[in-house]
Amino acid sequence: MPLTEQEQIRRDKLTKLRELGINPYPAEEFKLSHTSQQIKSNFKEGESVIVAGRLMSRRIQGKASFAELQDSEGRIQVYFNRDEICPGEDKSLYNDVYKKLLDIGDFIGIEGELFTTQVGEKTIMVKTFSLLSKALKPLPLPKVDKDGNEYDGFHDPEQRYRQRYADLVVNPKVKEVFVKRTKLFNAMRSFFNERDYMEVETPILQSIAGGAAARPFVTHHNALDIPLYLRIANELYLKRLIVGGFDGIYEFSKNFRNEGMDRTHNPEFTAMEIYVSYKDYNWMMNFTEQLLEHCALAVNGTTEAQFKEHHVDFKAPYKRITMTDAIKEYTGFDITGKSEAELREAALNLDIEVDDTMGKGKLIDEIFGEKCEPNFIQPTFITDYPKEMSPLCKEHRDNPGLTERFELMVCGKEIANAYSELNDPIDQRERFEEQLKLAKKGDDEASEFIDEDFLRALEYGMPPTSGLGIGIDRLIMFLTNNPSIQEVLFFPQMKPEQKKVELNDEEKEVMSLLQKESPQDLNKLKEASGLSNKKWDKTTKSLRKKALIKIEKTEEVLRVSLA
RNA sequence: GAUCUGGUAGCUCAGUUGGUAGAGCAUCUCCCUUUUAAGGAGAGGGUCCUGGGUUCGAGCCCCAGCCAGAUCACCA
Repeated sequence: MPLTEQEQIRRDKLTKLRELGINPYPAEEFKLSHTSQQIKSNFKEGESVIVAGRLMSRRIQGKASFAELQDSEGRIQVYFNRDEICPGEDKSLYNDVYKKLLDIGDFIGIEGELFTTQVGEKTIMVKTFSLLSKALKPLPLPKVDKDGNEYDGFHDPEQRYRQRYADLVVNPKVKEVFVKRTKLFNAMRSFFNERDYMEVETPILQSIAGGAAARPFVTHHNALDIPLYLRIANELYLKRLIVGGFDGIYEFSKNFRNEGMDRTHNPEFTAMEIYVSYKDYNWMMNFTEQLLEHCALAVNGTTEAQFKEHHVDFKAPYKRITMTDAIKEYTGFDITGKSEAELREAALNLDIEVDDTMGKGKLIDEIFGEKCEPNFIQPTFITDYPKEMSPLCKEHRDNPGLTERFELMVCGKEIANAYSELNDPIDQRERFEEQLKLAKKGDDEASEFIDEDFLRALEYGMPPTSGLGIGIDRLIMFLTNNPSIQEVLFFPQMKPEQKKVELNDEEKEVMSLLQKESPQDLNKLKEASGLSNKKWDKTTKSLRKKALIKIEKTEEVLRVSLA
């Protein structure tokens, strides 16, 4: 890629700096005395300070200049005065180095004294400064006026996600989201650690991807020559550890699901799962509302949160309603004791699309998802899910058709899921086999494998246990009022940027022929291109190397197609 | 996967009926010693996402594709 004019100018400045004996990328530690925030919150007129950061704006007025320095905590105004920086005859440090060779985006360190300008701005009078790192590419440069209006904002989502580093530099609100994200992790950890639950790590590469119904990513282990899957959930491993004798364990797990991407789904996402022995899902509901209240407070300083048009309060306790009652409330239909055929008919009457692969559980889930879910704006526990759709959950103590499961809904979306964990190994095997049947019937959400090792663990005995999973990305979306998951991930998955490839005339000719029709018979294409044998060979080899065309041999014919 | 919207200077965006590609900020040159979206004067900077097509002529119209966003579908 050729350099833009501005990039070339900055490279020229780099050379000039070196000619002046200034290293644009010095190695030495630069010792700081203050951050911008410390100066502003504890301002002492006349105090000497040493700070460092990026130069983010400059207002040069002849022999004096104001600039803004941005460090990790914000911006502070600095004042460069020619005669302060250059007390002697030689004014080149100001006239040349500062005015001409520095650019917006450069990291500099300054030593100076605090003062307040006539306009009342807390400012550092620069005594000496040094270049710490030169920026060769101009940053986007949003500006904010005194009323807080933004101009030239860097808002294009594609560029912001692809160049998150630039996004973070120029959009302070983006940084805030990620600071809150980390606060959420810290709040959860301390909540668990205070209760002596232990953080653990379990495998990401698994030979059976279990614990949830989702399509996994597959990879291959060369030395063992076996397929391995990236985990879709960590549930089954955490339960093995409960079998092993831990009372309470949790893990923040990156999970991977090879499914569609949209504003609420990224191929890799973060879940937190916790398992506590001798507890049931009722205990877990209390625990969950305490946890979320604690987290909301730690992140936002209040239990209240605004999400789009919804005002949500995470203050415990939360409303609880069984799935049966929820469906009764919003559809008037009572699912209790109904057969599959009756449920299918009810769904049809409610204008819900159904098909023959759907079993009882799936049908109920559809009715609930369609008619009830959107109504739960304030945090609400939905309890007692049908057995068929909860293969890892204990049968309900009062009703064998249900399970001891709850989900927590906020703004019509699920953010947590919890069970009284199934610990009867024989029941568990039957449920897995049931899933297997569903998978064969065509339900692609149902699991196709039985994790025999997990069953063996259960056979050694697992204490009664309650487990909870929380979608961290979704939770932080709610706590920061971001309707898009990409806004709460540093580096959301994007299609790779395609490098533009330079083609010569022959290559262009072949490509344009192929763009009219692809695939084509190789010999006909060669004839149409009018290239000599040698040129043809060279051209197609080059295009294949650049991965623009494919050549396939089928029977006796060679076919060329666009890659 | 479907539909809609968008892709033009480093950034944010205009671009008329199809007729020499524009503005603000940024950059460069000059003036300016307490400014703050600093100001004033001047200059440079473009693969108009890519490839075809229609046309005397395409940023604009047509076709195909790429990338992104939104909505819907699917999926937890």
